[in-house]
Amino acid sequence: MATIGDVAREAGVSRSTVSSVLTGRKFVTPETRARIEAAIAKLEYSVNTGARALATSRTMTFGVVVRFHEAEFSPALATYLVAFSDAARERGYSVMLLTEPDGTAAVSRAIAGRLVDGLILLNVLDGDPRLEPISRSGFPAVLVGMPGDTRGIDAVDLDFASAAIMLVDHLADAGHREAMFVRWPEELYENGSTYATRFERAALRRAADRGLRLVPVPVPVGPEEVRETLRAALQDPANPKTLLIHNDAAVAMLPFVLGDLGLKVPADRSVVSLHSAELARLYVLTFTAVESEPTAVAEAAVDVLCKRVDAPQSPAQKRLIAPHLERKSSVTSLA
Amino acid sequence: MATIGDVAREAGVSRSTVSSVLTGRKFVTPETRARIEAAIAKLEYSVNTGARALATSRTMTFGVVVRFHEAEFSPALATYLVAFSDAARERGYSVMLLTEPDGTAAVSRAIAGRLVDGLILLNVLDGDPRLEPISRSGFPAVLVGMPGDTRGIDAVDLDFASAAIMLVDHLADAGHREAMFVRWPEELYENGSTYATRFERAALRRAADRGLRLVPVPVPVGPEEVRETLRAALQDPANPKTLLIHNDAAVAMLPFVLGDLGLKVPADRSVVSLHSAELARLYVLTFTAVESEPTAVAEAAVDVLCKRVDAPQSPAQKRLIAPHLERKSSVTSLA
DNA sequence: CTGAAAGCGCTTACAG
DNA sequence: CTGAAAGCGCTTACAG
Repeated sequence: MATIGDVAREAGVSRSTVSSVLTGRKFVTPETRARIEAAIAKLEYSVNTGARALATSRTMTFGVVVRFHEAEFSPALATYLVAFSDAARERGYSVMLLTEPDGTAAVSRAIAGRLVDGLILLNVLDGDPRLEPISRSGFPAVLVGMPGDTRGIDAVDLDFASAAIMLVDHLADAGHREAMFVRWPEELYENGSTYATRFERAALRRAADRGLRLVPVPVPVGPEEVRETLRAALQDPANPKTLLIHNDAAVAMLPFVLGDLGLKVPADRSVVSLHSAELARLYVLTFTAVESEPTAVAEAAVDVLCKRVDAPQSPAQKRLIAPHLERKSSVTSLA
Repeated sequence: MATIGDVAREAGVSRSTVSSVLTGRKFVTPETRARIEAAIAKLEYSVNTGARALATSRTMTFGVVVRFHEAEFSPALATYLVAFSDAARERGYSVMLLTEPDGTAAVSRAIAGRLVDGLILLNVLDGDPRLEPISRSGFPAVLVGMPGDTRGIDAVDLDFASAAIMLVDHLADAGHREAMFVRWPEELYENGSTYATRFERAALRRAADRGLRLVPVPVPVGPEEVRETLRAALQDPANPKTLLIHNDAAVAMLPFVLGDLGLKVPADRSVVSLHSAELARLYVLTFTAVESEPTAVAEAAVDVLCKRVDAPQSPAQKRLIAPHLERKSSVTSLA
């Protein structure tokens, strides 16, 4: 493998001049630049990323910290990972995958080993233990999620409150006065899952304002349980015939249950939901829904993180991504 | 951040002695080792990965090259990525995500920039252009997929042929004499998707041996198209009432269509399928199926790649992972 | 068993 | 505008 010294010799210049054209930080006369570029092409030279990292103390890579929560359901995870990688590459960064049963160790190790220039934390909870080593070290990081206390760390997320409002409004506008609120497992709210809670609060409040009565339907974990819970809820004649869903597993299962019970949408039931974009690739999604915008979230997170790396002292940012309502004919008009 | 020099000073030894305990490559007396370890703990020292990489010319990271194919459907991708990361970490490696619309550039860049010690290529096709830069450079890599010509590169994959045989046998054993063979989009076979083709060949051959007549049902891309194709196939009275499915999108959609048509499994239709494990997390999977074993595949790939890095000249390996039949009561016994 | 020295491949002030 | 030198933080023969 050719080194910068080989290129310098081939072009008849010094190594620092080659470095100047590599980094683009200094002016080099067009003639010598051309000679150097020819040498680079001839030798198929390419800069050694590690050596550059050592010299600049910039690795030009970000770490993406992922952790699975049992109670969750993430067919969209791959979409997010690819979105992060693409967004990072556009800014010259690579992406390292940091998985670990205990996410805290992964975080500390990445920081201590200077493996990466910054961290992207997926799926951040209220009181998430991974925040501690970050805020203590002041290491550049961005949370995807919006805990009540971000501990001075940058954070980016979909605006779940506004998503809830859009969906409630959509139902209220169509004249609905009551709806089942199909929710995540209770443990998710208790664990401090910030998106679940933010959606819930905004939904309840807006529903009260708009005169929409919400009947909570908590859904436990596990496909079998989801199916049974939905079946029972749909069959109970006391329950509203309208569904507001914030639970991807329930969204995925609902069509099965509707099929079992011979129910049609929107004739028999009206449905709106918040679900990840990946679900829409799995089947014909016939429910009016708010998409979760993985690309926009990833780009915002990478943008915030790049700025943080360049300006470590600037004040922490919080960025909420506006959701987008995807209308399908899954809601009967009662107006 | 403390360096190895700080530790050496604190412990009153030379940097090379510290390095010896760090790498474990040399014997150090217990006493001085203890002093050094105390110094490391006190200073919260941790080795700088990049500097070590430069000195050893080992980055201790693998690149995972992912590419999306339009005709495919990968809710399981995240499962694979996490599995690779976990398997790599167990052997001291990190995992870098290499995404790119044009996967070839990503591969060449990673090799040239010595970003990684080895490459894991997902979703490898027959005649995959990404193989060229790898086999030309002799860079350590492992293919996940089994193209007819691996070009001397290590390869690992689920044994799709044996999966097909298990499923055909399962049907034949239950006395079935004919079945619809619900397939991937035709373009996938033409593109050289090796798993589609390997499954197909083995299925056809085994079916012939076992006296099972197979009626091919190609399924186009897109949820709407999948739904319509399945509906038409299920409604056609000329078609067998037994389904052998190798198409995740069709597996995902099938319950919807069955629901639409009011068909029950196994009363009205018998179903066996090969599908990714992730699908089983999405809903109650009631079909007898062969799981695609992401963890086993990932571990095998990482194992092969580690061996390759340590012994670049050893002969190329091909490893097929035995699939595992998951029996559910989705097949009527006609025997 | 421990240490001094060279080297990994870059970048970056600093002279000229 | 170009080059010589030092340095980034490690590891690894090589002496002792």
